[in-house]
Amino acid sequence: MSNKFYLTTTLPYVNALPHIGHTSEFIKADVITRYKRSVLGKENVWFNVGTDEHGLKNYQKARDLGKEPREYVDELAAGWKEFCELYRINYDTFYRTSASYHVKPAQEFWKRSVAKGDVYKKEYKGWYCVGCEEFKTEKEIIESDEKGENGKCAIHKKDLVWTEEENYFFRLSKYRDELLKWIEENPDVLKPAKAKTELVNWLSEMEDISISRSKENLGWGIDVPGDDTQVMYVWFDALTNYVNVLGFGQEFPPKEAFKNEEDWRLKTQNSKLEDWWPGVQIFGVDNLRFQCAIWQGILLTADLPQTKKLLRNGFILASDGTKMSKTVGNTVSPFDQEEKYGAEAVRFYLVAGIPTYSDSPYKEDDLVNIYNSHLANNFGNLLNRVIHLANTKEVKLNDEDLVENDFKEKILGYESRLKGLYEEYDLQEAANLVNELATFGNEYITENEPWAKDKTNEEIELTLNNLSYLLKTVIELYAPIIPDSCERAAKMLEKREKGVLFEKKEVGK
RNA sequence: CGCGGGAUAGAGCAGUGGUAGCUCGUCAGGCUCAUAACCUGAAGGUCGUUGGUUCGAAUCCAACUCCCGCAACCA
Repeated sequence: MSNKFYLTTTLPYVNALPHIGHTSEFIKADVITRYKRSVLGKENVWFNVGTDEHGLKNYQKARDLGKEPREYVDELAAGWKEFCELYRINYDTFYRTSASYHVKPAQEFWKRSVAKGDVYKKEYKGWYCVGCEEFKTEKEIIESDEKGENGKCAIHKKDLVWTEEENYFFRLSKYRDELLKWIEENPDVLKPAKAKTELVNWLSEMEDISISRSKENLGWGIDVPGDDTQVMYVWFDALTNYVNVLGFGQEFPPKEAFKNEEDWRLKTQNSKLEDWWPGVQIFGVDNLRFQCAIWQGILLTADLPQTKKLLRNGFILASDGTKMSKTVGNTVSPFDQEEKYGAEAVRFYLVAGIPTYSDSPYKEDDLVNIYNSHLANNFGNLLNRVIHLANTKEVKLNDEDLVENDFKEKILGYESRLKGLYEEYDLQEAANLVNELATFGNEYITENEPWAKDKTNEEIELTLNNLSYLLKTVIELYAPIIPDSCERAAKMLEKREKGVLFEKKEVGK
């Protein structure tokens, strides 16, 4: 059995800069893969992110800005990479669907689907909305004249375009029963479990989907094999990235998607697609249909196994509990938050302060409170107490042989529970349990009073050694969430250097 | 009767039949090694409403009320 672990985020559509929802998804993905690396080793973990760059919306946005699509998506992709740097998103591959390496494998999916008899041609005539990238039925059109013409899309309130074209369709309905059976037999695949009803509804109603567009209307996409008048519909090409990056439909995984050649070698030598896939996917609430229904059908047409685990991230809501919206103006900018509080505080809040799989409001007050109480007051302060006392009393620290058995067992108990939570991707619970462990450290030091005058040096040394052992565990298990601080904490403990690990934060500063 | 999620302490959430919990916040006491931190304790909830099943309901059933999402930017 493969001990390799693959996780991918959903490729965001690059028509804007990242918002706080992307931030949450990317951070959770990063936390999971950092944890996995600590257990399985760097070479056995593959973390994919990237950008979805085709489609009419990008094409038109570029044109509006007077740019070539290529130029436009290059700029945006660069912005997303900077965003990853800013938030310490330690991805292995950054996959771009407009890159040349994407063409061949995406077309390979198409060919396989054709070979299976899952692709057919159908004529389409109707009013097309660019915003939805969909043809609209009468019901979905508003403000049309007496002839039923020149209406607008009920959703986008934009003029519709009369379009007559022949498109290719994917026989998704063929896989309805198979997918329903799959989700019934593997209820653990989808997290949280409460999302299952919604998915079953989607699957039950699943119909064939259009998977191509006329090149006349849209030149920005991947050519349909054997028909140079059509390009693939953006969703069909984009979804395939999850396995294309691993080497599907080509000789090797694309080197260009890696940070450097060395990483490429490390991840790709001595391993095949089958070692990595099926993997884990994380996605937002609104992507359930695409990731859990359409993509799963595409996998079936290509004879690939279903995704191993589907993690449906909760939505980050505005502080009043409503959905964030640029129009309403209640969005939270990750760039702004980073500037105010720093990447690690935001990371910590999004993981420890917000339920991992439910919708929850984003409140700066809560961010500041949880950062101050869990990190500064509890963990950081304990670290400082221990180092300070050890230095003052001139006793040993970090000597594992001196740790009491009972104490060690207690810590190992925490550690094993914590690993269980990480393995189940229960990130908020994991973060809170590390906090509990740090709290236990503070209780323990209070009880044993290594500062009291009547304590012998042996007693003090024992207490502080137990605590340095506890701190080592705290550092290790917080590391996936707040990597930089933990690296610093480990050094401080090792070198017995006092210092303020976490500066207190204030709202708005 | 479109579909789905939700309503539990000031806030954010756990809790799917057996004495209401967690984190943050608030208040009081203790300690003083430490980042005015830490430790202990307390206050605060008729678990949306009404009815039902049950020895027993936050939990199961029915009806109702309210909020949110399924529509744009968008995970």
